Amino acid sequence: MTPRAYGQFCGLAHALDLLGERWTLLIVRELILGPRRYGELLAALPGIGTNLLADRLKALEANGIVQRSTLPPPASVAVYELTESGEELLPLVGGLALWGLRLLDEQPEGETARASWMALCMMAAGRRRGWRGAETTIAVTVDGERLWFCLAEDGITISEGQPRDADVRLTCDRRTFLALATGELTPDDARLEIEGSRRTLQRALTVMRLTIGEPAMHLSL
Amino acid sequence: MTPRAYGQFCGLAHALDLLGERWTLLIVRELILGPRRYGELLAALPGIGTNLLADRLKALEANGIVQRSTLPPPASVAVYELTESGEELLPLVGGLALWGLRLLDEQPEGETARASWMALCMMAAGRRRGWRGAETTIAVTVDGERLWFCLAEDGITISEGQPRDADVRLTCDRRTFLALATGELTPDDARLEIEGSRRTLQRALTVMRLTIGEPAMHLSL
DNA sequence: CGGAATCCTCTTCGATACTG
DNA sequence: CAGTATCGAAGAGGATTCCG
Repeated sequence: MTPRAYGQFCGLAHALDLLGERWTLLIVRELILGPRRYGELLAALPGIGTNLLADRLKALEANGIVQRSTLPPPASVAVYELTESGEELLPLVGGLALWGLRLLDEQPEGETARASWMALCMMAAGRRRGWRGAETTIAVTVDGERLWFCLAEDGITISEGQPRDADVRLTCDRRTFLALATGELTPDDARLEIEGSRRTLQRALTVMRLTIGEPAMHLSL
Repeated sequence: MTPRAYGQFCGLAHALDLLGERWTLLIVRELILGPRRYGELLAALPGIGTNLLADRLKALEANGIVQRSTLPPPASVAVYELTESGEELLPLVGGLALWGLRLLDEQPEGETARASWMALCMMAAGRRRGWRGAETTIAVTVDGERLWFCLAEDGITISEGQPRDADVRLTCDRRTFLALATGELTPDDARLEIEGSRRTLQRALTVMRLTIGEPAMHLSL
């Protein structure tokens, strides 16, 4: 099943046997946001090629990191989702994303960008710093992409779609969202579409603030 | 430089552009233990092939993750070592190693094994749990491989070679070391070559205990 | 001898076309 | 919509050779 394994009795080598091939961790990244259909994954991963996606999903399923399931009727469509082992990758994927973010140049220049990729980094940054206070839900719509954060003392989560009840709702374009995430822009000095408390949004953004292309903030385990 | 980049403005995708190719993170794993010569890396990574190692090292150097330096005279040999960015990968490499370890079968069956790979996992496990108390140095010699742990309140480190002054010295073979690491064996019930306090060794092994091939201990960020 | 560059074969990737 | 089949191009792995 793994024709090109490292053949080392080592946790890292084994992790890389399971996750180290091209695209695999990006598939996991997409599934962190929730169950996904085959076609959605294909669209979210420009350049992957359908055979590769099929191969990777098969391998991930065989290794117990991803499972296929069928959404309850009336949807009744097949989706892929993370298993428990797969969910445990969240802090590692988040940590890698933060590490890579600081080494990233500011300029996309031809690169595709998605709010959910930024949001994943924001979640990871927020988990590092920790949220103190009442559970807070923040819904954002960025260039039509809808997702929401839930900040609580026992962790920050992120999902696609719309929450039942949001404390704050933010609508903007991707540039503005990035500027808010990096702290370049604050909810106050911009005329943004915000429903709810700008203060609450500000607090959340501070906890989840990203640093892009900057030397080094100290990483602790 | 990276002809096969993901082209996504995403921290994770960028991290994988820098680290995601085959062998790259295993090279980082080796360098976590200290600076290494080209030939040592070649020997520590069975199967890599000399051109691949040269390519990877060049890419890692170009990306500021690894740097070449020359050991002070009289050694005066060229070695590769991690930069600050490279050092920051330690918790991530450790986390991946622990994740992979639990999905690893007990059986090596033809796989090569090294005490230092186990030791890296032990360090990561120990950092999760944390060490309370006085700084403690433990030297181990496993099938001739010498390395040592330094357990302190602000983190656990591991190096190859011999410490100036060890609180405990342990000498055994790899099987015994693995059994001690997993808690299958304790310093008391084995007749081992131990210099120093068995109690201290026991405390350290408890903090750094590994679980191999077991369902799931809760991972926190 | 340590530190690579070269050559050659095999596998994997990525894109397109095709099928249940 | 959810994959499988096919094929040229790029990457991996091994041996050998070159350089200092």
